[in-house]
Amino acid sequence: MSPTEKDTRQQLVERFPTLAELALARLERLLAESQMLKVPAGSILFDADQPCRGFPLVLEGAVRVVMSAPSGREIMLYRVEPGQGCIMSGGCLLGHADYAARGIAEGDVRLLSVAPGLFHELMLEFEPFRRFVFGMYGERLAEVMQLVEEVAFRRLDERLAQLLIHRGPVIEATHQKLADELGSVREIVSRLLRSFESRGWVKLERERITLTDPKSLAALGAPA
Amino acid sequence: MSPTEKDTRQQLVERFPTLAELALARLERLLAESQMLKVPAGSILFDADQPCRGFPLVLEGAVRVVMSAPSGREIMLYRVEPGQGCIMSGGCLLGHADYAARGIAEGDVRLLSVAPGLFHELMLEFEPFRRFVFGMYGERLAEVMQLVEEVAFRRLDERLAQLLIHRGPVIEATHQKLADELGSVREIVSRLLRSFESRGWVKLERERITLTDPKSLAALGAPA
DNA sequence: GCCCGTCTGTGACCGCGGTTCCACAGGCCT
DNA sequence: AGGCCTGTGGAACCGCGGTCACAGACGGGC
Repeated sequence: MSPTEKDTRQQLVERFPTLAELALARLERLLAESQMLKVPAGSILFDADQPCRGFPLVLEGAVRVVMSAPSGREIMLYRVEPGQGCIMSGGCLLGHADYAARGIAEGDVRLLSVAPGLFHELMLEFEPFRRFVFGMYGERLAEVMQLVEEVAFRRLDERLAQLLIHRGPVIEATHQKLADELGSVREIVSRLLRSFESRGWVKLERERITLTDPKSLAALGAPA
Repeated sequence: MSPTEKDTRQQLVERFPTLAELALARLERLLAESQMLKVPAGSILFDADQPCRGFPLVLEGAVRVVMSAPSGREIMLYRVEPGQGCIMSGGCLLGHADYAARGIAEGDVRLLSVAPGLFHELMLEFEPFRRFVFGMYGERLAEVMQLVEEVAFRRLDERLAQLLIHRGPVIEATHQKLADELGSVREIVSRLLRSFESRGWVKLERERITLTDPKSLAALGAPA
């Protein structure tokens, strides 16, 4: 057993405690029949109207799942973090449907792509894995439903404030990236950020936003 | 066995072919431990921040699942038709979370509310039922994701045209109801409908919209 | 140093969709 | 008849968000 193999196994079980309960023999098969992929930042992992070729378990990095309009504008549906699986892939595998969105590597991503056959087998026979996948489904559905409400009813400055708060005290990203998360355009985000800055809520630098008054931002982001 | 009981069983198996495979003993328990509910049109079946008390299988009528804003405006996430189950309830039961939306009876609704314990049991032990629930999850997630894109990127006239086409050649509904599906307000829907009428695409009467030029509507609703 | 691509600031403009308010027609009730 | 309630028509107004165009600013490569 090579050191990297051992690391992979360890990392997998750490990130996905569910798999710790898996019988050793099957864990071996999981590792043998699945592909460990390393993809550089910005890669497109899957795209709309493509069939699904495996169920990805993210170990490092993250995957932005995004819908894009013909105009080129896009909006982020959710983000798959380490320790999570991409639920769209699950749906595609189970329903034999194609993807309806795009998955983009955010940062360098390491993931284990579980082959469709093995995925089905695990779903059939390994209850903890089912729970895991089901749980993900519930979370995602709730997230996306929440997103519908926000897009439909909340103003962009509120949603931007919320995003900034959520991303922590210092955000390293271009205005364009933020716009892509919100489903808006660069100019509007820039304009709003400027207005936040003029109110002393944030400090703006190139590719960096520092929150200086999180409370006011939060108040705007989550109004009574 | 009373005639109504027999009818119920028959109807249940017709609507949910999945359950036909269920062992007889368990079908008995399903009927015994679940509640057959009849609710009048407009009733609120569940609401946001409530715990879930059962997994509903819709036999007749339909359930509109809706998110509403503080302003009173609302938007429909999806509709649960006969032969379907409400997936939000599934998520709530499995994740022990509260509802995030509201369910409204559209037309008089007859549904079988499966008790949480039995629901869990079926999920654990009855594979066809699992497939059924999983399938619903996949569909709903795809629908709601599609909705996000539409709300974020498409104009209201396009979405209204699409809705009219989808609802068939004659729609019996108030403008307010249509607005509630789209996440808009009555005045805007009226305005758009009037513009459709002036173009000869629809005929407007009280609580009734007749499509006179579906092709043009469809072209607006699904632009290249 | 230089250039060039990326990121950001900014102003003018504009249209969709939302808000507000009122009028009026059709049922349905007493 | 009168009253009321719901559903719809219509107009004035307005602000958010999007589009377009362009000018700096910064940084990386040469």
